[in-house]
Amino acid sequence: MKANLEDIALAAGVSKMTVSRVLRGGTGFSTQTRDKVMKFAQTMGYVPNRLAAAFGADQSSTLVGMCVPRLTSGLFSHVLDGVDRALSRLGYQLMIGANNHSAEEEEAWVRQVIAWRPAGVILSGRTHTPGTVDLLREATGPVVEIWDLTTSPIDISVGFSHFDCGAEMAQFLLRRGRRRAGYVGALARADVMGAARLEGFEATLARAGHPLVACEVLHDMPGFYAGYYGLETLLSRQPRLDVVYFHNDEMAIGGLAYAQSRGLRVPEDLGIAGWGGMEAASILQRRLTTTVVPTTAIGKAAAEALVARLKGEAGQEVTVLPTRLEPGETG
Amino acid sequence: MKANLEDIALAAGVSKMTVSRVLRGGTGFSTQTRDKVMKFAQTMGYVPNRLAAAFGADQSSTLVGMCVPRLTSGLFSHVLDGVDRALSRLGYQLMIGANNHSAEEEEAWVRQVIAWRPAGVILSGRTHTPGTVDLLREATGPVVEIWDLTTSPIDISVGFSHFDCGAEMAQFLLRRGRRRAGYVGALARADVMGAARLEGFEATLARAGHPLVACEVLHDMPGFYAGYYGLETLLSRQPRLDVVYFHNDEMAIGGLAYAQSRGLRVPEDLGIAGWGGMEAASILQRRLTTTVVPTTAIGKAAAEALVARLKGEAGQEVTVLPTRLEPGETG
DNA sequence: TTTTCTTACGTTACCGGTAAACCTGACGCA
DNA sequence: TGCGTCAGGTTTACCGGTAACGTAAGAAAA
Repeated sequence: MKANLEDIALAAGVSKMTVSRVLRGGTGFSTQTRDKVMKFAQTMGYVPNRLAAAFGADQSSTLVGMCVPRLTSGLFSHVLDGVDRALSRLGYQLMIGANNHSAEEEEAWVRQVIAWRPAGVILSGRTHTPGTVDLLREATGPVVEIWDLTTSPIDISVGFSHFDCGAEMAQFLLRRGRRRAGYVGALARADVMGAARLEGFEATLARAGHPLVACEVLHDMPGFYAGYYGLETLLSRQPRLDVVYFHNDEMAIGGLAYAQSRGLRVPEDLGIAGWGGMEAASILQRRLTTTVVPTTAIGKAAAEALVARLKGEAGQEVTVLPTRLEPGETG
Repeated sequence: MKANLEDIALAAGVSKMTVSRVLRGGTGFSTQTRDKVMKFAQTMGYVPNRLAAAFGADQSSTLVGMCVPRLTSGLFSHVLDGVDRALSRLGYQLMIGANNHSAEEEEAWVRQVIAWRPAGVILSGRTHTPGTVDLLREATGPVVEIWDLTTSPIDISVGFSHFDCGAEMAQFLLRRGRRRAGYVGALARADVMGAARLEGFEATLARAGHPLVACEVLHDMPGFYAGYYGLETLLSRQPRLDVVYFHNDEMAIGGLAYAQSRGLRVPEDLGIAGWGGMEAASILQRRLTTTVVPTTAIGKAAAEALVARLKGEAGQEVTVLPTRLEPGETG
């Protein structure tokens, strides 16, 4: 029903192979032949079959798989966007999946996706099941781990250090005179990267002699409500805090709302710091103190590193992209 | 290097076909044979080649293509999430793309994606180039158009009416006593659906005898800043407004920030209404007056309609999902 | 006893491209 | 004249599955 190479070859009076070469812009045919083939391909509405091409030429396809923790994350949607823009410009197609912060779901996704023999795979985070690692090592294509830096990546790593984000924020808050800090997190057990920020935060505070006073890590999804109720819980347990560091900006904004509802002045009575650099955070009455993460840049760099590796160019194993602490007015 | 059906067949002393049947859970083999094959498949680390399967069995693959206007849209990321959850549960893989609100980019994407012979395609919106429609009509799989209802869909349509959203908001604001309404939009020329909301809004106001007083449609991306500066421009041109309807919630929040920076009381001096139902909007000091859109539900319904069609079940051509006007405290 | 049915496989052909090897005639050149 | 060379092709053999069909052996039915 749909025209294939052979149909065009028949119509143009040449062989399949010649049509294939013409359509891929190769060499070894005359201008007349090219024009004739092109004309028939056009009029017959030829649509190449990449399934056949990728399968036949055994070299892997132009498919790239990417797995993110959640598709609804504002930050990751920018990463996705960066990846997609870079890849589609180069003729690659993106297959996505979400693992809901679960290494097991990630393994299941990897198993599905490598069955399509993708040219490469992009994963988020550095914690994977042994099965995932095995699967990816046997798959021939490049593997890029983004978001969190890995000391020993499976293959390529693009991101930044969550530990350092937490440490830097702690230093900043200490410089601003904060001495009794709390933390409100989410996704207990599931989110390794949030935990790394907390570790960096806590370690730095402790070294400075002003250890973390209270910590509340919810099992919820990290959203506005979790921030709101998380701060409520934290303050009910330990009212004497002068600053609270949140898992991310959404939660920090939730916390801000709670503080205001309680009549607390921010930042005078209570400092609030977030993480991530959501767009919304910068338009609040008082700009949120936060760490801005290079989301789109990470996506772009990951895609480019992947393609560079595919083309045989030797790229860096680990690419560090800088985060930026945005002082804001709430910390 | 990687084990295939034949390797397993050789190892287990049966034919390729038997291995294929066992692994796909078919019939026509003994328990002993099954166990033996399964054992070898396991130990040899067999990963099926879906490329070959989809190609060989000419029936289309388990790939589903989906194109959204922007990957960074908060609303669409929920739609994507709904689609992905529904599809991955049923064993389908999602290929995504973004068209940047351009029908031409959409056509280019469709051309790329149908080369993979996907089982089906999901598009956002109802405006497509003739080329897109031709390509999709020739492709055999189901085509689902989401987000905006189409009177005559290419195939299946899941969404709601943007015109009605605008009309309903106009009615609501009129009931609240608003008489001099303005509008701030974005993506002039590119966004048909925002334009439909404006039409519904404008038509309803006009019929009630209180026509739209001022309208500012920026060429920017619809974000916080566009809302902020859009309202500034609108008010500089026409200060005597008692309510402003925004393209979406992000812009409305930007507008809210501008109004507050100007010392305007909301809603007393100026009403603000948005559209979309972003999570962030519900945690503001005053809940935003907006229309909540069933994002995840649309994604889920689209995926299910697509799969139902693939399985030959006769589904509805057009599925309407209800939006909900959230009165809030700013309108 | 013969026929038919069923189970449990094996064989064959094919999907639509691509790489690699192989042709062929024209032309240049020693 | 003979040879190499090159443009401009063609032929062949796959890639790894799956559908469709074939078949041998034993069980059940006539």
